[in-house]
Formats: sequence, structure tokens, C-alpha cells
Amino acid sequence: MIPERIEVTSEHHHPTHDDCRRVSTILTRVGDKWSVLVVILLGDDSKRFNEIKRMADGISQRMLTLTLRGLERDGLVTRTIYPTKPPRVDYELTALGRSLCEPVRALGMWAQIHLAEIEDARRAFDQRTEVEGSV
Amino acid sequence: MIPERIEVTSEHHHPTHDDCRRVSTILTRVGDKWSVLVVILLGDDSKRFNEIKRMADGISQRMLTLTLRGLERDGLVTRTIYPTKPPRVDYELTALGRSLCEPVRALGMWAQIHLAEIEDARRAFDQRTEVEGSV
DNA sequence: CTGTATCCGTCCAGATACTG
DNA sequence: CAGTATCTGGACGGATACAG
Repeated sequence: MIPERIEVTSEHHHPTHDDCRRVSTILTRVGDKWSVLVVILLGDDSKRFNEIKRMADGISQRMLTLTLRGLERDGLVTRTIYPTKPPRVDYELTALGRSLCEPVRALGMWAQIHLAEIEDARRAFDQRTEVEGSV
Repeated sequence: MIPERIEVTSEHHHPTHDDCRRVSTILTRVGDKWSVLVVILLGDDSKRFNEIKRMADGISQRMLTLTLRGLERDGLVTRTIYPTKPPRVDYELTALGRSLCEPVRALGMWAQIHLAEIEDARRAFDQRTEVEGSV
């Protein structure tokens, strides 16, 4: 029972303020430096802290902790502690987390498909700007 | 002719480093505070600077300028200057910009559908954390 | 191993004032 | 109207050291 459209401001058929703020909110969360990377990396099986850290390659311990906490807070990942010695903590995507993967992957596909196009546009823009600057 | 899958690192069938970095890059760009909002607001017809500013409601002039420049640089919007008096500048989504709307809307739908779920998770988490803190 | 605490430099966003 | 310039506070990310 997935609603086709949730509730859009008044009559306007194309999403407006409320709608966009929501999108914006989620994208802000999702768009931070590491969250999506971690979500995708988690994939289907649970993983340990350092395992993720190695995969992410470049993330600091601090940032990984913060990122995982954020994802946990949003109900996207679960955190399971095994009080062994040394301690072991497993992270795993929740159903919600896995469901997020779909639209994110779609965006990822878009990114890959249009990457060259965007980079060309950037080069062109930078050149234009540069020329202006040197006049 | 949209490729099902572009090129994923070696054998692994689930996206890895390269893949993820790309997604991450785009999401970072897309995930900043105003870009997506502006893209969605632009919709199908061109709009003027202050027109967008009014719709965005809360964005500063500076941020709107920077956001639009960024989008223009990435080839997502065009900027048309009419040297009238007073000057008039129209912004419009490019084909690339419009194509971005689709995955973004998908994410938006996801956000709307799961908003309550996420907020519940947040409340639960905060409560748990709070309890721990007070012990 | 899996964190937390602290320090610190950088970037970013907002406010304000000014310009073509 | 549509910007640019400048200043400033705060958030963010990284490095490091320490703890359970």
C-alpha cells in the first residue's frame, strides 16, 4: 500500500515548499560525506567496525563512529555488541536501511551515466570563468 | 540505450569503492542544503532570481547565488541574462537538470514514505541515549 | 577491538553593505 | 533586479591520545 502521492501543498500538482523541505532534509542527512558510502558498503551482511573502516578507506575513526551513530539513530542500521574480549560490534542494515539503497542506487546510476557530461560542463564553465577573469 | 550497469570494480557484483565514491561525490553535491530544493523549484519553466529566492524562502541572497552558480557549473541549469534595465536573469533546468529530477524525486518519495518511521527511530534512540546518560 | 575526549584548522553559511 | 565583497560565528573533519 504505497501511496502514489503523500500530500502536496494545496492545489499545485508539482511539489512545493513542504515537499521540498522534506526532500532537502533527507538529502542533507543522506548527502553527508560518509553516510551513503557506509550504507552501500554495508550491503546485505553485517560487518564489524574496523571492517567498514578498511572498506571506506580514508574515513577517520571519529567520523565512522559519528556516521554509524547517525545511521543508527535514523533506524537505518543496527548495532550489536558482543561483550567478548576483545569486544566485537556488528553493524547491519535494517529493512529501512536496505530500502534506502534502492533510490540511492538509482541516484548512483544517474551519477555514473552523467559523470562525463558533468565533468565536461565543469571544465567548460571553469574555462569561461577563467577567460572572463583574465580580461 | 541506458546501460543496466556501467562498470563495476572487477568481479564483485555489488558496487565497491570506485562506485561508491562516485555516488558519494554526486550526493555531496546534490545533498547540500539548497541545490536540490532549487532544482525541484525550477521545475519545468524558467524563473528569475528573486522569484526563486521567494520560493526557497529562507535562503540568503549569497547562498542562492552560490547554489545557482554551482548548478550552472555542473551543467544542470542555464543562466540567461537580459541586459534590460533593470537587469533580468532567467534560470532554467537543462535536460541534464531535468533528468536529475527523476532519481531525486524517487529519493523524495522514499523520504516522505519513511519520514514517520525515521522520526520514531530518532525519538527512540534519543530516549535510550538519554536514559543511559542519566544512569 | 571499539570506541570517547580533546584540540585545532578549515570551510561554510548568514548578515550586512555596497555596485552595476 | 541581480548580484559582489567582506566579516564573523559555528559546524565539521582530521589527528591524536586515552579508555573499557
